[in-house]
Amino acid sequence: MLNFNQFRVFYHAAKHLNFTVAASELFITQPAVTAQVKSFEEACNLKLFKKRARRVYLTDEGRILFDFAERIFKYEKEIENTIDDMRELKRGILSLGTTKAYARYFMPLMISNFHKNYPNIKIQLNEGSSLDMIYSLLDFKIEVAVIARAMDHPEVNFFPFSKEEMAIIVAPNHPLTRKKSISFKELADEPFIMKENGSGTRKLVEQLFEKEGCEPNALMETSNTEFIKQLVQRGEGVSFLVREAVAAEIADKMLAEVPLKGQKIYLEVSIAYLKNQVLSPPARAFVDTLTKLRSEDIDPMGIGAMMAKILAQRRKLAE
Amino acid sequence: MLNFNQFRVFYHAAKHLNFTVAASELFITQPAVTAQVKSFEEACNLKLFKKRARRVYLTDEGRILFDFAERIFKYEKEIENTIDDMRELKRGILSLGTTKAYARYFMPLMISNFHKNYPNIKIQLNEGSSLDMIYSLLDFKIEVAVIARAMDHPEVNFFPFSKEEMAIIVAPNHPLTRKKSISFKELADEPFIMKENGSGTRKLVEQLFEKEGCEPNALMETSNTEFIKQLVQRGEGVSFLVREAVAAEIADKMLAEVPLKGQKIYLEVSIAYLKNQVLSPPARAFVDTLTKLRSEDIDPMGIGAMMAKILAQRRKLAE
DNA sequence: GCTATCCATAAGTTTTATTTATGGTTCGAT
DNA sequence: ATCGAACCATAAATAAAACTTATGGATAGC
Repeated sequence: MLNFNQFRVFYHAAKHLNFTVAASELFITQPAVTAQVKSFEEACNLKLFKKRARRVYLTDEGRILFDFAERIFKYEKEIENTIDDMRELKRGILSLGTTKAYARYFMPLMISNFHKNYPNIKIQLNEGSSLDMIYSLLDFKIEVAVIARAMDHPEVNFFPFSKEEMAIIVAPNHPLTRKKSISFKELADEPFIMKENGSGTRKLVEQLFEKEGCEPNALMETSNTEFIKQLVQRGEGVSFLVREAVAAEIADKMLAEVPLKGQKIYLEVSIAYLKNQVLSPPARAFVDTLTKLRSEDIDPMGIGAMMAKILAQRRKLAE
Repeated sequence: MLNFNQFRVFYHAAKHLNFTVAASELFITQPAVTAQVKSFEEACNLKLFKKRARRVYLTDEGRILFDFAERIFKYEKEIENTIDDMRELKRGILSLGTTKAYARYFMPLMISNFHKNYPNIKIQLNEGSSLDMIYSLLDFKIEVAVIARAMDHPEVNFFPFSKEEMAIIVAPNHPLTRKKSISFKELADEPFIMKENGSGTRKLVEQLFEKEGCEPNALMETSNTEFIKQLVQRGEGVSFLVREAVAAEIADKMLAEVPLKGQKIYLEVSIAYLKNQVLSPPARAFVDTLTKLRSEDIDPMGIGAMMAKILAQRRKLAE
């Protein structure tokens, strides 16, 4: 096992062929250099320096080791640079997780924004239900998730990020469109198209039905939002989705919204990451970016408002 | 400045993803591993391990550094092997110096012998007068010289190695060939072809003339023995050379020898190297080989006898 | 629920590296 | 020829780093 401290001192001494200069370069005293060189020679059982008068010279063996030293300490510099780069976010990997809807609507903008600030960080974006993403966090597959709080877990911290307004959607020609507003109790009779288990939306729907003391009449369940929209459009049933995700279809009259009785319902979206784990610099930076975006407003916004804000900032910067 | 001790512990811990195993591999205790890893993480200001339950995992940053560690510690092994090789004479450089005559007649055999025992040692053979070689020793250009003791120097040690019988040579038709024997006093009248200054032979000639209270009638001086032979052959003058170097020409009757009055004269050949300097392993091995060859006999031999001995040993080995 | 496996922590010890002080040698300038 | 500056060596003392011992806490498997 090579003693790198001795080897380093040898290297500097050999580079200058002058122990005093080597000492000052290493911020130590000359006797320390003498001692380390001596220890190194003894460890190698080789003479590495010849000395005459007040000059030192390398032996053939010393010269050979010096070549190695040059290469290994050059490589050391590379490693140090890499460490600095990782710390300064000039290098690294950001492993994120989010739901399909977020991945499609929000993340592209968010990530391109992040990428502009930290161009050398590689981004890995995982998709799945909120619950899937919680498990991914626990498996160290991702470091940060932007998801609904589909399940509490003692090792996961959730920080509210945004709230998405929800909408009951039906086919444009559905009888319910004629109603002024509707409650979940009344919806219990309708065939309901559910999101899959583990979805934050699904959990919210279940809670809302339960609060009213009834159960949804689940026609089917799927993780695919596009599929839900199509089923609803064809009049197979009703569903309850993030308004932002169906805004386009409602505007195009392919789907219709039925107002909810009482106040608006929101899906809370959180930033989640492991408790008791230090975030990597890229993850930290990403969370900070999101948090900053959120904290500027007293009230959490929905994705739409947030995206508008980011785009406005960009335009401002572009001017 | 990277702390290689910490980096090494990190490397072993990362390799096994198990601090206890890393500890035993490094022949230290587990708390030592914990401590070094912690110090390393603090020095980098990066989390390198994630821990849950009784398992440890690498972070993305840890994984990047682990790749570097693998490469650098592989390189360390190469360096260690090189050190071992140098110590065990499986690698190295032997810088020798000797005179032209030795280089031509003796060294090829000697070196091929040495090379057989230490096939991976590179040999650098320098040629010059005995004095030149002493200066080369002092300049660290060579480590060992096989030369005449042309000059004493406080920093150079001489160890007798062989003694070469000398011969007075003249042209085959020279009047002196008719004499039964001759003294240096009588030679003072003859045009004498001298070796160059710094040559051991030259020094010996000068001493011999001086002892008899006279001076050589130097016709010319040169370092080139072949040139001397040709001049003598043409009857331009006489000279005094190592018999071995002119044995062939005498046998071919191209040159004639005139016996010396009194006892035979020998040129002492020594192994020389610097005082107060440790010899490198190759130089040590070479000197040992020569010394062994010499010490087996009570009386130093000439080159010819020694070469015969080496060749006899070889033949014996070949059987 | 008990036990073995693993890492963390704290206190104490050992080893290693470094400093301070000083000496010796050499080289060059006066 | 002497003196001083430039350099490395050595010894003793100190500081810093690494390591051990002892112990605790969490967890997974029996």
